[in-house]
Amino acid sequence: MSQPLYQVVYDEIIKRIVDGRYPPGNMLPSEFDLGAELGVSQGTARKALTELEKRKIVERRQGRGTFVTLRTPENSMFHFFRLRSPEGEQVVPEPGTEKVVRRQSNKNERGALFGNPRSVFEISRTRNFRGEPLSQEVSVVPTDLFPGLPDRAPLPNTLYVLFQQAYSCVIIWAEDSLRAGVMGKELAEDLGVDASKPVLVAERKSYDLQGRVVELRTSTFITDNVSYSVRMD
Amino acid sequence: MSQPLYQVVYDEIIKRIVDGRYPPGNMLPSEFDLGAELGVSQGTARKALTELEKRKIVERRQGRGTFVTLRTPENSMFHFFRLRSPEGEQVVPEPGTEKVVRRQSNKNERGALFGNPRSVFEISRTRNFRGEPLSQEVSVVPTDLFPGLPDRAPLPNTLYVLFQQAYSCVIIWAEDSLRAGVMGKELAEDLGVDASKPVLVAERKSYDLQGRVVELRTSTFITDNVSYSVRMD
DNA sequence: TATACTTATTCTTATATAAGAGTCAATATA
DNA sequence: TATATTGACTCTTATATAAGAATAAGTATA
Repeated sequence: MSQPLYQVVYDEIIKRIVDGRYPPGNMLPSEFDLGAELGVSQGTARKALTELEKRKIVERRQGRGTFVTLRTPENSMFHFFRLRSPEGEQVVPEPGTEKVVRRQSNKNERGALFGNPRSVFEISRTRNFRGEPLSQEVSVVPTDLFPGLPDRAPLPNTLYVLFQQAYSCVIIWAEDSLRAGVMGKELAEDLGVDASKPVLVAERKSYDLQGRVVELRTSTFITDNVSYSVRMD
Repeated sequence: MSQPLYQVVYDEIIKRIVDGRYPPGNMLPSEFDLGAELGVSQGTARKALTELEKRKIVERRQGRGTFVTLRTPENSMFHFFRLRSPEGEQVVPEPGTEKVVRRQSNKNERGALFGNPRSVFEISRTRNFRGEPLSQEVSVVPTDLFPGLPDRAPLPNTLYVLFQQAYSCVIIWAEDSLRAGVMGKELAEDLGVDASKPVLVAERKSYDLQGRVVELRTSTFITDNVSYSVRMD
């Protein structure tokens, strides 16, 4: 056997989520039905679902069913926004300014993003926390994947919810590269703080269900009142 | 049923690792033997082992066996030291200075560390990367848990290996809180760099197999040539 | 309205078979 | 004779299936 049966089932379910047969938030067929349909036992279908659950692609509830994970503002925040207050609570930022422009990609962006796009949208946003300036975030995405994005302004607080609901693009994982830096003059004016302020800079690559890099994001955080929390296990 | 059978098996194996019956690096009994001994099927023993593997408490290799995870310099680095070079490679730092002192704990340390210790060891170390100063790390641990620690200088590059091998204390997870800051005068002299340099400050709590907080660590990184990498999935 | 019943789901456990990996002796080869 | 090479054997974990238990929600009933 070249490939385990449950792996075949896993791939088939992914395919069905991607092509819209199992839309986000909807219930999948039961383990028995899925097994019957694909000609495997309930246990094998179950094993595939366990793998999907591990990657947070589906959610299961005993007695209820298995559901395609729906990106909500809550779980998107919890999963991809790692700032915590000094008391250890999840930080829920308040929206600040927002600007969306279409422009040509630079060489770096073209090389990193899926499809090597020449044209990208740049989404720049500032956020506040407890009335103080907190961060600037600049997201770059291919225009191909997100047609009409600028028309949707003002954008929701969590982009990934929009990506999933309006564009069937499901972000399942991301990688941040963190560095210390100084605010810089331009950004300091935007946020109304001192230009020499030390800041935490996070460069992110976001990957969707099909393994495509669909977003590059550079976030600049003022960590006076928050910290970026990382759990290693 | 109050508790699944596999959970009972899980707890029993943890107990045996903690009390030394299954020492780090050693092979566990096979799934069949484990099941037979505890009066469950191979599959149930297997389910428990799967959970242990998920938390990196054991490692399994088909055809070989299941082994209690041994903290090696390699996997300790890989798992708990998240600096990457610009090319994306794991950073292996070179050791710099080292100092271990015994002192009274402060209120914060006493409250956070296991056993509310009055006496702690403070381990201060600097590290370099490609000949340039990279970081300072200050670890604070209860003297109770690590008797004779200062006599073991020079300490190995990775503390967690020592903790496991010499003190049977297995770190299985840790949490970092990251902030941007400035180097400061004292540390700048230590590392021989400019005092106004922006730095990445990581405050860590380390947890062992029994859920105890056994170490508080404050790391100060110069991120000119490295970045702190975080994967969210 | 409260309670029992029904139905549909995932969860737990058990068993059988497949596949990976080392050991060791028999065999071929220089 | 010394040294590879092969192959059988036995250990291990991995995969697949099936049956019953637990859970949740709706439905009938007193």
